[in-house]
Amino acid sequence: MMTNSWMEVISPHPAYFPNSNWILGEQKSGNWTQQENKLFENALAHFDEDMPDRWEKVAEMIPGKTVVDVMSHYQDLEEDVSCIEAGLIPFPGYSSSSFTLDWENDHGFDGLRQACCVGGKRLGGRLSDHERKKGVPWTEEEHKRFLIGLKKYGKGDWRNISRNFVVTRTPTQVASHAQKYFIRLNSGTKDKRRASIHDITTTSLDDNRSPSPSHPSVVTMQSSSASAPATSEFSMVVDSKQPNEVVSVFSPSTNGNQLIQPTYGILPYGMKLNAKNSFHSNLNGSIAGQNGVLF
DNA sequence: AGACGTCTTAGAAAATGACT
DNA sequence: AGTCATTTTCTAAGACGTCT
Repeated sequence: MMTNSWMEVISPHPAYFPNSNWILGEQKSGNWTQQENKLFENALAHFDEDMPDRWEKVAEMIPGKTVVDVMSHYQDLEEDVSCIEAGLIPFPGYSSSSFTLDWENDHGFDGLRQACCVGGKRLGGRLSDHERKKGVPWTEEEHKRFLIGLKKYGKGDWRNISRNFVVTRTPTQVASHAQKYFIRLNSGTKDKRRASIHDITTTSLDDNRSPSPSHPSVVTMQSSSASAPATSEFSMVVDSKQPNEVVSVFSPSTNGNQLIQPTYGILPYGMKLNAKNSFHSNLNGSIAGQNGVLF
């Protein structure tokens, strides 16, 4: 059962899952060769944004790259494209074809043209009205991750919420979303309101977690590693609709539920979860399962 | 038409770095 | 360590597009 001790936070412990590629932390992708970029392009063209486990599949197509790497690389490219569009930097050598522009049109860049930043400051003037891109609606999943991040970091720390929870949104986007969320939350009249994603609150998020394996759900895994605390036990918040995606990992064995991995991620290839599984990790990257776990 | 959601922007506050 | 300048981040307000 999830408690409200989310504020007790310790640093992520990548050592717990040294070979896992689903832990999203601060690590940045390494240098990308031209060949890797080409593979990346091909993978993105092959697996569109609606494809379940898209990033996992993309990572599989690029030897040596993890899910974290490709997601991070994608984010970097979003920023590059924004700057290129604004005419602030020369067209990079990354793409010598029409790929970048086609990619933008075909892969959901609409609305992602945020204020182009150099050193965090917007450099370009405002777009003319007809250039304004329509907004990209927040998905329920993004909103729930936003709420989890909000619980952990509190109101105002949009940077960390963006960085660690809603990796698909910039801090500015998170802040804007939060602004309207709190307005909605504080507006008293609940009658005659249209249904809104903002009706999903931190409270309803908690309610959804139990007792039934709802969305997301919590499973427990225990560490049998000698290098870890003897009673290491983790609770993993998983998306029951996409059971191989992990929202967060907690350690409830000390000081209540400590959030040890405050990020969203995807389980290693071949490993699947459901809300009733429990796990033992040998901390060597493999996770032995119980209750018919596949890996 | 009005509600809603996303994006944009200006200004304020906080953080960081350079210099003495 | 203190001061100042610069950079980064956040807040608030509102423009704009979409939906009911």
